[in-house]
Amino acid sequence: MNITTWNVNSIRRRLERVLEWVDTHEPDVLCLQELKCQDGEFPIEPFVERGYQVSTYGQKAYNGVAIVSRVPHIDVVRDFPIPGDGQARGIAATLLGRTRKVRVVNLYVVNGGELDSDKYAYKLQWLDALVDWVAAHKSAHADVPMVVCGDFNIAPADLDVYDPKRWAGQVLCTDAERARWQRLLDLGFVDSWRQLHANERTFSWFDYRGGGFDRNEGLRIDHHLLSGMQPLEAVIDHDARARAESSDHAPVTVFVAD
DNA sequence: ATGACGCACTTGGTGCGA
Repeated sequence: MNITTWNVNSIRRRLERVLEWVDTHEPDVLCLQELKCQDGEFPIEPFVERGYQVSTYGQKAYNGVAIVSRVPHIDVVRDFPIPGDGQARGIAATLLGRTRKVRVVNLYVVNGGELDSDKYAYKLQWLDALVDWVAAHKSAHADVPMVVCGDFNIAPADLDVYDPKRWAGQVLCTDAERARWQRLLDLGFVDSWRQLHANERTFSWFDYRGGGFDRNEGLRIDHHLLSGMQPLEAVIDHDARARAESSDHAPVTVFVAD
């Protein structure tokens, strides 16, 4: 089974790009972030025509997450880890694989704005709530392997940053964010891509501005955390990021045993 | 320090992203 996470930066604006990627790669599971639309505006039909089941959790203009899968999924949960905050950033479901189930948690972590902003304070609060929520969710689904994936808006280490000196102490790279990332790992998860590519400096996000992609100036902030199963392979698809009218994030895929 | 690029939206400048 393969599971892709992709911040698409508006599903309506990106629909053609996403569909051509689906037709080429035929993913089993697609976890999307930054839908930037309400549930009724998500273009479900082209995915259903291709044999996919779609569960969305959207809101107007901002945020929004979805699970799209050709393996059936059940037991969908939305609105976590801070219920009622009006920000659609979390959706989870159980994938019914060929020989086993997998619980998938799809996240769009708070960006955080500037260091001295309310947004950054909320990001840390949100991450604290996430650690507690994942711990409880893992206990509640203890019989099933779990993947927590999405746009974490955290570069876990300097190896995930094109210019660590420039980014030192900046939002996405602060010690406080990285400590919360570590607390997630300490719940019993491994960073799939890093486990398979121990010393590789490769990025999943490249700024639209300043020709970031062409300069290979980016960050690795889109991740799959695995518990109870091993990653067989992990791929960051830079070809998708290189396309005209692409998202600023590349799709990231992890392969696990069916 | 600023802007650069792209997106949504009470569509024209503003907020937001990372």
